[in-house]
Amino acid sequence: MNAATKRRRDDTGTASLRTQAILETAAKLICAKGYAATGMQEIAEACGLTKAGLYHYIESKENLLLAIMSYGMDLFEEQVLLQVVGIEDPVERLKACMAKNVTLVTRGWSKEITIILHEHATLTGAAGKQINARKKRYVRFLESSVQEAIDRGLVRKVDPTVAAYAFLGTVLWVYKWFLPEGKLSDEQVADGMIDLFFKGLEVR
Amino acid sequence: MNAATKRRRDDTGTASLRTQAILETAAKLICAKGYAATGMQEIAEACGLTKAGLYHYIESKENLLLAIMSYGMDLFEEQVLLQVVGIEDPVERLKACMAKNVTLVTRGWSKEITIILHEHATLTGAAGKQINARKKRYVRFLESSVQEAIDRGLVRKVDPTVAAYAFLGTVLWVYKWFLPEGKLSDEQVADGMIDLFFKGLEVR
DNA sequence: GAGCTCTTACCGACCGGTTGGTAGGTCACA
DNA sequence: TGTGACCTACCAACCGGTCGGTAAGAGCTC
Repeated sequence: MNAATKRRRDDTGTASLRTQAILETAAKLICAKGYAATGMQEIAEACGLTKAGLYHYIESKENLLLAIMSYGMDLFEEQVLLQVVGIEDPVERLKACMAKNVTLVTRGWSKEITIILHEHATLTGAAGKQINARKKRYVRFLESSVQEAIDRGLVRKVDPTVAAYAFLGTVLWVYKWFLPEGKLSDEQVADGMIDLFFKGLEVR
Repeated sequence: MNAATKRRRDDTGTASLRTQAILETAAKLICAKGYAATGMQEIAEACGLTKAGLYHYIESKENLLLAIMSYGMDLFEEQVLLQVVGIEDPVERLKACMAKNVTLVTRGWSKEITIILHEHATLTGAAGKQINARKKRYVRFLESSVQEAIDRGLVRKVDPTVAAYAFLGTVLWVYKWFLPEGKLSDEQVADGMIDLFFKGLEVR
């Protein structure tokens, strides 16, 4: 009796469910060690598969990374963007967006987000373009929200592009230093950053 | 006549000069491809050496990265920290610091800085601790400058730690998106960010 | 200035191990 | 009788690193 017969098959389980699990396991490893430093063998073993078995589900290493990042972008859009696009007041919209974004990064639920942030130049060619386009949409959303706030006289006049990237830097850099067991809670960080950033935008 | 005899020896040139050149060449490659994805062979060839020849100058790959990062930290401390520590007014000190820091990142002179920012978790053990300690000193410098500004009544009361990390995020995230040929000049970015960040700190 | 030694700066060849990826087979289940 | 799931065995290329060797110069002695 070999490993194949010992291991329980996932019978009726949809194939995509298994693929999802593989993505999550791979994400955990890649998040911890970096894309280039993580071997396919390692990922396969963590999934309870051989390397060849893993390749039954994925096409290539690069494709695996793309799948992880795409899933991460889905997650981000669902947990951040979709939650705030409906808010009518552009300032409140941006504030809510910052809060959601900070907690998305601090709560380590989604290793995929960290991977997207860290491996920002790893994917090249068509795959890279695909992810970049989705990121760009977020930047544009921020820029236009800032512009809207300016037009409505809700905030003073600033460069929307600089504001958008300052917003992003403030919020996303968090992944490099935040520790859940540190002296600052994620709410404190989020509140503090919202206070800092939006006090700088107020009309006097 | 083989490659060895054809190649000119660096006779009287100090050994450290050659090492310096190797560090710079290696930094360029690692900056472009990432530490894990850059091979020693590749670095050696870019230096006009064989791999064994390269190992005449360095101890190991990890050590090479440490040397690059240490040099980057030297550069940073010399071009940013040393230029501003003497400024008496803490707000002016922080403003100057932000300006210097932005231009250090935007002007691609120093690939070493980008490597320090990107490979923030690559070095482990004693080497990692060494670099981390120097980074930590910068955070503390920012925190205490903010605290000093608060104590003197120059800015409103905020959490110095959150302010320091917001400062860093704003300034350092730049390495992920800034392009010299983009629509924003580095001065525009620096000025815009200083305006945004410090307007958020002013006393009302 | 010939002869000697010591040092620096490298090179070609090689090490054990790992890389991403694949061909071809086996097995359970429908 | 498929078909999807998964395996063993294997590939060429590459990994970081080391080995013994060597050409060229520096410094000293006689």
